[in-house]
Formats: sequence, C-alpha cells, structure tokens
Amino acid sequence: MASRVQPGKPTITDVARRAGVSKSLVSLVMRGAAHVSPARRQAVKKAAAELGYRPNAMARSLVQRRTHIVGVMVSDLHNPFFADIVAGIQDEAVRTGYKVLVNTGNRAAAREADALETLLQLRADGLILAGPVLEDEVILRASREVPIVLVGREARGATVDSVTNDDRAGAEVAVEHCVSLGHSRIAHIDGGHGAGAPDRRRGYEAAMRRLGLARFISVVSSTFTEEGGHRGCLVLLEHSPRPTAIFVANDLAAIGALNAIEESGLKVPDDISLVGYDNTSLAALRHISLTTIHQPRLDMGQLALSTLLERVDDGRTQPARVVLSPTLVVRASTAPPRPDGTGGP
Amino acid sequence: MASRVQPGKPTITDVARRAGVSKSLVSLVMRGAAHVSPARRQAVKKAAAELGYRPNAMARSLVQRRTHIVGVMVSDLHNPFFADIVAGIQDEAVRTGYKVLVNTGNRAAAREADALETLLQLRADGLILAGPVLEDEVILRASREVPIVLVGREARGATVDSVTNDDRAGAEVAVEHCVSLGHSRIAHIDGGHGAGAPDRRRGYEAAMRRLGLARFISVVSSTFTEEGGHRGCLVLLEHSPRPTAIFVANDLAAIGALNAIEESGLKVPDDISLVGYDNTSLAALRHISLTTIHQPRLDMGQLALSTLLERVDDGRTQPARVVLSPTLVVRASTAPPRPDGTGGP
DNA sequence: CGGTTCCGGTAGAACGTTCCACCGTGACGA
DNA sequence: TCGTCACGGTGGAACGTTCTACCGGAACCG
Repeated sequence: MASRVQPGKPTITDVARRAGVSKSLVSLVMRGAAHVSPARRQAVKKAAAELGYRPNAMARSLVQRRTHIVGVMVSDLHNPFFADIVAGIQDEAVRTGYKVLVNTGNRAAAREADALETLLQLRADGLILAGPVLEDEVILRASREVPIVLVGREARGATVDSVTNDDRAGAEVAVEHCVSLGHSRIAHIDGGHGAGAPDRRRGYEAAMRRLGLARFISVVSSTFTEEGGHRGCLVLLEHSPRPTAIFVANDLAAIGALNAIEESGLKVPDDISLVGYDNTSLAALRHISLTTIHQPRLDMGQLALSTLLERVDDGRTQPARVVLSPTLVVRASTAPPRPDGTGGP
Repeated sequence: MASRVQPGKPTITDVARRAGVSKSLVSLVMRGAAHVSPARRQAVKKAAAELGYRPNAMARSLVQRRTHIVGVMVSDLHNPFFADIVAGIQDEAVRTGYKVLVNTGNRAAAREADALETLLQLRADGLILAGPVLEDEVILRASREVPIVLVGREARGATVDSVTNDDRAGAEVAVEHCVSLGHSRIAHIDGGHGAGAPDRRRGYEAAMRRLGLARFISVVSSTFTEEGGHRGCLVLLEHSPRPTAIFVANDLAAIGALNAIEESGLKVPDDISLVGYDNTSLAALRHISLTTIHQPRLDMGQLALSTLLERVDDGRTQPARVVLSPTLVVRASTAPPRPDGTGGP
C-alpha cells in the first residue's frame, strides 16, 4: 500500500512509444518547436500528460552544455539585505528565462567554499556571490571557469564583475543631512571589517573636512551588530562635550546605539540625532523610525544578473564595475540640535 | 585578451589520458575507492589537479539516478523564520552528505509552482517545502514523484510528511503566562489566514475557557504584518474597559501593536502587557524586548531533513507528522497589571 | 518535365559519468 | 600441479536528452 508507482519516472522514450512517434519528435514538441503537424503535436502532448512526463533537466543540460541555471551564493540568509538582492535577481531571471538556485555559507569561509563547489559541479551557467567572506584568491580561480558577479563587495581581477553601492557617497550624504539640520559635533561608529565599512568611514571623514568640521571628526570602531553599536555608543556618550549627532555604519548597529542612548536617559532625536545605513526593514519599523541611507537592493540584484548575462550570453570579456547611488531616507531619528544647550553634560 | 581558456572544461577522459590510465580508474580514484595502487592514485590526482578537473555532477547523477541534492522551497526569504529553518536543514545536510539548494516563490502561488517545477526537473532526491502557500493538490501530486516534507504547515495525504510546532499549545502557554502575572482581561489579535494562525486562536480561546476567563475572550482579526497588528490594536484600545494584556499572533504584528499602544500615550508593560509569537530576532532587540513564544526553528529544520531522508534512504512509506513544543521566552513586555487601576479609561 | 525548396519527420551519435562484466597476475592451499 | 581467490585494472554499455544529418514527398518555378 501507498506503494509509490516506481517503475522509474517516464522518459522521453516512453512518451514516444505511447504516442507512436520518434523521440526526436517528442523532444521537438516539448520545446514547442515549429514545423510539427497539429495532429502529432496533440498526440505527443496527450501521451506526456497521461504518463506524467517531466523532462530530465540534467540529461538536457548534459548535451546542451548549458543549464540555464544561475547559482547564487548568499553569505547570510539572516540578513534581510540579501533577501531583496535575491528578489531582484529573481525578477530579472523570470524575464530572461533563467532558473535561480540559492546556496549559503553561513558566514563561514569553509562552508562558502563548499557551497561554491556545489554550484561549480552543477555547472551553473553563471554565479552571483552576495557579500561573500571567501578569499579573493578562491573567487578569482573560480571565475576562470564560469562568469562570476560579486554583490556588495569590490572585485579584484579582470574575470570578476561587481555590483556595489557607493558607500563613500552614501556616508557623505549622511553627514550633509546632519549638517543641514545644524549639527557640527557629528561622530561616527564604524563597522570594522564589514563589507563597505572602510569606505563609509572614509566618506564620513571626507565630508566633515569638506564642510569645515575637521576638528569635530570623532570615530569609534565597532562591528555591524546591535551589540557593537551599543558598545560604541556608550564610548561616545562619555565624551565631553557629547556629540549632537551620530552616523552609524549600519542599521543594526544604529539600533544598538539607540538602546544605549535611551538607557542613558537621553532622547532621540531631541538630545542626539541618529543616522544608520542600509534602510533595512528594521529601520522602517515605526517603533524605531530610523533615518538611514538606502541602497537600491532590488536594482542591485537585477543589475547583478543582467551584468552576469552579458558575459554568459553576449560574450563580454571586459570586467564590469557597476556602482549605484545610495539615497537618504529621512525618518524620525534626526532633528535640529537643541537650540539652547551645547549638548555637553 | 583575458580570453578565457575555453577548449571546454576538462573531462574524466582528459584526466585519464594525461595520467595514462582508463577513465574507469579515474572514476574510482575521484570517489576515493579502495583497491587502487598508491602509484596510480597519485598519478591520477596529479593529472586532475593540473587540469583543474571537476566532476560533472549532472553526468554523474544521470547514471546514478540520484543527485544527493535536497531541494528547499522557501515561501519568503524576507522572513527570518525561514533563515533558521534553512540553517537547521544545512546542519543536518553536512552530517549526511547531501547538498542543499534553495528556491523561493515570493509568497505567490504561481511562482512557487515554478520553483517546485524547477526542483522536480532537477531530479532532487527529496524536497522540503517551508511555509508554502501552494495548493494542497499540487503538493500532493508532486509527492507521488519525490518525497516531500512540509515545514510549518500541516500535511494532507499519506505521501506527504510534515514538521510543525504545536501552535495551539504555544498559544495556551502565552495565555497562562499572562494569567500567572495576574491578568484577566487578555485579548487576542489573530493572524487571519497565516500559517498556524487559526490554531493559535483556538489555543487562546481554549486556555481562556479552561482558566475560567471565558467571559473575557476578545479577538480581533488581523494579519501577520506590522500594519495589521497596529490596526488591530487600535480597535482593542477603544474597548472599555481596555484589556490589560494582549496576545498577538506573531512578533511582527506585536511590534505594530507596540507602536499603537505608545502612540496612544500608554506604556508597555506598565499599562498593557504584550506577548508575541515566533521569537524572531526582532523580538530580541533590546529596544523592543518582546515576551514571545519560541519555535525551535533549528531543530525543525534538522528534523525536516532527517524525516525526509527516512523516505529517501530507508524507504519509509508511512506518513510522518512531527510536532514540536514551543516554549515561552519572557522579556520586558510583560508585567503584572497595575495594582490600582482596572485599566479602563 | 526537371530541378529546387520547404515541410514533417526519423535515426543515431554525442554529452560525461558510473556500473557491470571481465581479464591477467600472483599468492596460496590442497 | 592445479584450482581458487584477491587484487588492480580495463572496456563498453548504460543514463535521458538534444543535435546533426538525412529522407521522402509535395509544391513551386522556369
């Protein structure tokens, strides 16, 4: 009972036999080719439906020597950032007729290497690596066997493409926003080795200098986590005079900073303004309502795939470096500084 | 220039030629078989490394008639819930030597059907469907061709297995917690058609009755979104007397409720206690610190795969229904009701 | 009427593996 | 001296497709 009907799944030959035609013709019908008489086409379709026939993608790919699959390796499925990247890739994939298969390495280089290997053995037509922590060398080697696009990380080498946002410009916009509100003592909590963190820091410093606020530059080093932002902020709150605005390297850390500020009995944005980076769904929560820098993630995903396909389908061989502009999203965590106080305790 | 070295990727035959052996022997070496002389083994490995040979997974699977791939279709990559499920699946996969390939349908039945089809054509050895919105009928049909496990959704039919948490019990625990703190006027914002929502509602009602609070049962219908929780909560706040505790069907909606309460000038937990469901990372944010019901997501992922493999490897044919117990996680959003006030405006 | 072209269709060789049957060669026991 | 057996190794048939010929007939053109 419940015995699966298992004389093996039906093959193209079974369909051919049942429809009384050659397997070549079945192949043509399944691919919707022209030059097949309506009668035969009908017969083949009927036979296929009756048998529950489903083409074997591997056999097909073996002879075609392409899979119409793009492999996507995501560093961390927990980060909502990548969910949008994947969504963008998928939008573009349905338009171009490719299948998307996702893999993940859970932030560990060794696991990422495994994931990459799986995709390579599968003979995906192209690969998109989203925020990998994998060594440059490994990526470069792989890129000589299959086209690869990096997302959210700069590429090295002529065989690798990349799609990123302009972290430096984004940071400058953040600073400009604070200045336009009247702030001068604007501090920065940076993201350590996180992807894009160094550029965001450089952007912060450049903007401060450009706007004549070089003497207020104040950076505390941290990580891309809530915990990191919390610790970094506590350090800043000790400073005297205390900053009136803080630009944090990503949203998650900014929320940690938010906690630290509130725990200290201060209020955002009344006492301190806060700006994040990434515009994750977290920032949009009304309970948090964080002013932040938006990266066009959907676009980045779409562009990653179309850039990839330029190599796959059109044979491009020059490296591509796509850089998108981030934009400011103003919410409730920024406001002009207190007119009276200079903010110092 | 930068011309890819493209006389096609090296095959097993290339390796055999270069090592001066038959392709059968290369095959044996690549699979680490015994009964191969050290000298030849060495020679083959050397040749393979020099050529950059990588076995073609499709050709292999074609003849073996298994792929050692489990396909995972996730309804929504944006939901951090599924990230943990996938992580659990992956943990188990490395232990058992399977590869995991993920797919998504973006909450749309049509896209999910496509994703499923891709996995079926790939001839994955088994499928895990995480929170699909796909019709029962489609899943049932697919399950006759390949073993399928449903996660977070009840299965219908003897050919489909499922791994879920006991939503009803979880809801009861939530209510009991509130009662133990001294609450009586405990309301519920439910999740409409969301997965598990009906059972959570039933659990709420059952617990209220069991604890002699039937007359305080108060349910407002909503959705699994922040917006939904916000709206639902506004309705409850109009009631007089107002509830002193609210059990919301999931964390996201609970955060919406949190906003509504604070916008009304009330405080959590002083004026109203709040309990969510899922224990997402959101709930753990210190700024939010939501008491909630935890589902053992990692375990659920692991169990999903091991349940699947019972069919794939051990030939199980009886349906399996795995149900895990949720647990209470107490944070800062719940407290005893105000000793004085009866809470009504 | 002879030649060309198009249409509908078929046969059989790939594609890159693994698996099965088989083959020498020594070693070993009777 | 014979089997018998284990060891190390090989050849070739699968696996389920697509692709490249090629074929017979009808239609068309000059």
